[in-house]
Amino acid sequence: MPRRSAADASDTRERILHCAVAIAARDGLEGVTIGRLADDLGMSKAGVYGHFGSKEALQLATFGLAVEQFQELVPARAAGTGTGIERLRRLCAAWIDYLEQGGIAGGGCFLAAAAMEFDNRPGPVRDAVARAADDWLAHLERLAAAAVEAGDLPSDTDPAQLAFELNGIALATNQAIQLQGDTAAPQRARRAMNRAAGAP
Amino acid sequence: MPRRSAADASDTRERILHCAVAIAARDGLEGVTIGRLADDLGMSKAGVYGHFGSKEALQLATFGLAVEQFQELVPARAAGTGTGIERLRRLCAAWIDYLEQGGIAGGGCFLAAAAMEFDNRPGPVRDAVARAADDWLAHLERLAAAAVEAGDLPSDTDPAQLAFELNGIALATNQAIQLQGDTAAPQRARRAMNRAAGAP
DNA sequence: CCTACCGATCGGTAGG
DNA sequence: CCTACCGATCGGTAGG
Repeated sequence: MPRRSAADASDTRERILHCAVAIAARDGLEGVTIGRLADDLGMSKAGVYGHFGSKEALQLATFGLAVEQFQELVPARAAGTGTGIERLRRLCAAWIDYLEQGGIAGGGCFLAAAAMEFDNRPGPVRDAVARAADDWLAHLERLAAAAVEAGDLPSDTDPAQLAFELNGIALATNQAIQLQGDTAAPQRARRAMNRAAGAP
Repeated sequence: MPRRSAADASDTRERILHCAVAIAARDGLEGVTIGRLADDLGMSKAGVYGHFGSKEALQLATFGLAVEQFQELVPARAAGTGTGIERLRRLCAAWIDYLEQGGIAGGGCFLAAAAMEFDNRPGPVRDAVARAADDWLAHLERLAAAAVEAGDLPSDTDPAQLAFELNGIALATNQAIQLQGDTAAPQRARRAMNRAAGAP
């Protein structure tokens, strides 16, 4: 049996990526350097580098893992048997909890940070970030549309407009928590989301 | 008369900072390097560096100029004789126009980007960014409170909550424009702001 | 997965 | 405001 099996290599790759997500959460995807990862993990730079082949591939894999973690922390927690407005409200509650707990590795919302960091840098990373943001807004919009169809929201509700407004509330909440340390932000977010989603 | 007067030096400093704002608008404040500035301006690195004495001082001065430019592009354009809700609405309109035109140097809202970049990096730059964000939210809150006092908004309106929600709409608009190239975002923003600020 | 490199660039300094 | 440096770090490569 070889000392370094394919499974070992895959484990190492996962260890590298978890470390990369933690670094990127605090310092951005550009803060994830090969040397820093090697240092944190007690590996050589070439050992880290070999798992990816380029900085860009490392960034893409790091972003991909962060998106997976977001999906486990927010949509997965709100999944279930609810219908209509109930599902949307549970998703919003999980979303605010995620922000209140500091997002990923205490660095706030990873997707929002990556969007800001790459929105002016054309390339595959920017494309992946834009796709993830599109997917998330589309998911919100589907839940909003289902709530309208179920009769839980006024029939003249624009699902895309509601998704846009909910996203804005989350971005403001993330900024208030991460930059201002504003502990009242989650409660403001709940009020704002309830109002946007047609609370009585 | 000396070839290099104090006024010449001051002009050079301003030239450096305008270039730095343009770089930072696209690539973030960490993207502003002494070498890149020297290259873009046809100067030596030491010539650039000498005007500031540290990277941090350069970042602070760059952020300060960006804040000045924001104030000229948004609050200054909305200043005037309006009262109550009229002043708040003019400010929001100027704000959306600013975002629609790409913010500063096409890079979007500089303050929002700097907030994301530095919210996890303690130090004087983070402090300056947090203060600017606080000041802006306080300004919005004052206009909202004045609109309530003038009887233009319901008396149970929470000015801080409204400022929070308007900020969120702007952040969502900035993301939609910069990341998604969503040309419908400004119109969504106007609808959302009108609804948040109690349009009939 | 390692050692040992490469050229480029970083922030910053010496000395003029 | 310049030339000419400094040590550190960057992404990436050669060769094993």
